[in-house]
Amino acid sequence: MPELPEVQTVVNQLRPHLLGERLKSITPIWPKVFHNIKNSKIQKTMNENMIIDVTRRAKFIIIEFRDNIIAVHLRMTGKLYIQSSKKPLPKYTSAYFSFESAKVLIFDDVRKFGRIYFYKTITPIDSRHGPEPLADNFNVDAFTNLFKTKRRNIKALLLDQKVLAGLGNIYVDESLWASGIHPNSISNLIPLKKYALLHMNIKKILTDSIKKNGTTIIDFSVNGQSGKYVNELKVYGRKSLNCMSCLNKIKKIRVAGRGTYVCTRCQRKYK
DNA sequence: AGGCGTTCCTGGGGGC
DNA sequence: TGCCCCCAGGAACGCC
Repeated sequence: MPELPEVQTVVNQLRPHLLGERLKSITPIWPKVFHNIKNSKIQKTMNENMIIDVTRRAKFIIIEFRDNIIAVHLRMTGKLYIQSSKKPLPKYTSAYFSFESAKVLIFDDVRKFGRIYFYKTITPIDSRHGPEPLADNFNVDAFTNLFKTKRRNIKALLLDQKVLAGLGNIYVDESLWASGIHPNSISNLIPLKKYALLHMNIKKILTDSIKKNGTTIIDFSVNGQSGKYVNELKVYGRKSLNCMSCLNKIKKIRVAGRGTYVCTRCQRKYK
């Protein structure tokens, strides 16, 4: 599923193709694809249609114009890629962006959960998200303060985008396994040493995954490559297989409503 | 406040 | 082979 590294990978792939492009129109195929705007209004509101940057905030792809931003959230199955205007639209196209250069940006989404947002600035997105885990100023103290002061299930907290932005089910399980913390631990009972470890592991795992173009299989038409971090997963998806650290069998349980992979020998429950 | 269930969606897998 | 049911989960929302 697209989490921070996968969204960053999409941004890295698209950015060079989109910088300087001038947006002509966005055509919705799935009627609900626009979250907060009528299609006709987008063209009318935009004084300046040239893309000046493509970035990421949380799990949003931010397409920046002089006076507006368009944000895309891929949710579960969304894909965003450039395609030749001569090719027919893919079966599950939710919307497509047309540019003056005749390039076409496809928003492909089997399960139709993905949405397109339109704002004056990034502030509405910023204000409902926690800090970026890879930001330089996101140090151990900032991290610990965020979690030690609350009394909540650690996995639920890590998944909560208002607390910390960008993590999803895969990277939460991987980070907790690497840190020896059971996902059903209560946040204020986890010792400081473990928070230091968790902080380091989150940064390391996300950074490593971005280097490998993420985990999700992403079939970009620009280069046809898929995410290689799938080969690095230590616990996610390894039900009944041996733990890579202690050879205990990995269990699949349910935590915070999500399928959760855990080694009950390596991961201590602070409760 | 926070945990939990529901909703949105479709493809894929298990069971029979 | 076919059919039904359940599962996958990011985020918003309602309820208790």
